[in-house]
Amino acid sequence: MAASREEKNHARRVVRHLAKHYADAECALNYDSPFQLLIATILSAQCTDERVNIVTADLFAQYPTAHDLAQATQKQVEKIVKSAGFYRAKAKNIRNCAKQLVEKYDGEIPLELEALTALPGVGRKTGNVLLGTAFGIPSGVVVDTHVGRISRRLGIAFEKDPVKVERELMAVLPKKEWIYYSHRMIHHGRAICDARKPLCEDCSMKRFCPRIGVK
DNA sequence: ATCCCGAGGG
DNA sequence: CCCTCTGGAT
Repeated sequence: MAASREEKNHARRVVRHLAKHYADAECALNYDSPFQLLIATILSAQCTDERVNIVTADLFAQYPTAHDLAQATQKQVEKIVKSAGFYRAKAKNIRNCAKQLVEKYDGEIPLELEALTALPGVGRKTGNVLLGTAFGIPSGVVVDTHVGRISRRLGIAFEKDPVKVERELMAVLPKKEWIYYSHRMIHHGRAICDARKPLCEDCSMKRFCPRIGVK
């Protein structure tokens, strides 16, 4: 479905305000390589970035590369990532991820979204984060809970399913804004547009936010 | 009780 | 479409 001129104008107005108020917003995850960003992003599911950074400080000190992590046992990894939640599944996924990277790509990160999402624990959100943030390739729009929630509150997206929200955003946002949009939305979500108690009075976009009564 | 930069399976 | 995985913070 094609986005109307009005929808695009509304979206661009939001983009301009985000650019002004969150000019230097960037990824809050700590990492020293694309591989580490991949692992940190997998660990970030249903977990704060702050908590992920605590976990990865230990994890990357012991297993800095795919080759290192591929050698670790399930128990060793579980112990380190436990506080990030979903720890059995996450430990299994990042270990298998490291193994597959070593086997298929000699420890390097493939640059195609399909190759990334074929890795265990890597979905569209993680794949888009990696290509966009580590390599500057806008393969799609990163849609996490913040991006979805705020895009809906602002009337830029309407669907609930993150994949559908991504399609809505791709239709209405200029491609070169895709990467920045998500980082800025995430910062806005933490600073102002909180899930539970949004600080609407302090929000720079309240004039054109149709939120009142919108989930 | 609800949410945090989700993904995979049924 | 739904459910489950899991701990920590508020």
